[in-house]
Amino acid sequence: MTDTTTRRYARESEHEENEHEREGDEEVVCPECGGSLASDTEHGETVCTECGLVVEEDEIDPGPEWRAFDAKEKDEKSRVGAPTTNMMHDKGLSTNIGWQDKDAYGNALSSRQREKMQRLRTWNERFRTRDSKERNLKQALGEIDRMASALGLPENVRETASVIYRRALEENLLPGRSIEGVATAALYAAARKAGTPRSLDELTKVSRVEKDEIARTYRYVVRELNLEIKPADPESYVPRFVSDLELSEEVERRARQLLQNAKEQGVHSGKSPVGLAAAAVYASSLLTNEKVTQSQVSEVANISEVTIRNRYHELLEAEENVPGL
DNA sequence: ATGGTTTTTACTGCGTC
DNA sequence: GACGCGGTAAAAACCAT
Repeated sequence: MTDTTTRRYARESEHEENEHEREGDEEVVCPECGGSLASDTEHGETVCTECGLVVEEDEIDPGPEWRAFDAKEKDEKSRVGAPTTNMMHDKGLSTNIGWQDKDAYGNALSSRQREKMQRLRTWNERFRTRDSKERNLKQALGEIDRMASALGLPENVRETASVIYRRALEENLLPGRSIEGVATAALYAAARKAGTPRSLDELTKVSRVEKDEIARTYRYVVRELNLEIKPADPESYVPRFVSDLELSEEVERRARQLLQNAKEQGVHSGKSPVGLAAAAVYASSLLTNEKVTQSQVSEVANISEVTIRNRYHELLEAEENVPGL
């Protein structure tokens, strides 16, 4: 996927390739010659029928390879179980032995059976967390979960954080770094990726790790894993501030509007997105007569009043330059 | 390390309730 | 006189080089 070299089938083999050709349902055309594309499910590629350019490689056919004509048959043919989740250190795939001494029908077990089950439980637990990586993961994911709930981050963010952590582990980024540090960094990155950013300070509050270390680890992880994280969009902070200050929808709408045409005029470059968002909320509260004080906003946004003042002047100036208002 | 930029801190003056 | 707000200067933090 990361390999950007374009592969191309030799023209001579064009006929052969065309024989394999499936009915392509793609509307798209070849970026090079404009010819039509055909998806070759056998090779997992999308190929141009004109020039043979391989447009997509390593595709996965997500569908079942069997057909079922009714529910019963589907039951019989389907070989998959519960979805896996990255939030559990073993992706939820390992065996679990119930703690109740009951058999599958709910009947109590004989004492002999009970002993046996106890032994099995012991060993199963040992296997489940066998090597250091597994144990490492288990702990890290626990941390991520704890911090995420403390910050009120939704499940998909935790999932993303788990994936990032898992990758970091696989790439051997851990040695020399604390588990908590990397876990926090992963969560920070995930929150930003999901458009529900939390500030470094907020992370620091719930993490056992110093701010500096989080920042350092975060930069490291982002670089090593080539995570692409755009600078935070000021708008993504607005809803949180608005609700923390118990302001109306109208304020939120107006604040977004302010930010948007500020964006169009390129007012914000290098300025902290949080400051911009805070200023927008403040300005908006004035415009809609739902006054909050600067210090209140600065409180929930963790930004100084001075910054709010500076930004909100800029925002209002930008507003005046808009012809359509 | 360094220099440029942004944010924070601290302080002051003004108007209002 | 306390409070909200605006402005300023200097210090601190941040970032790329």
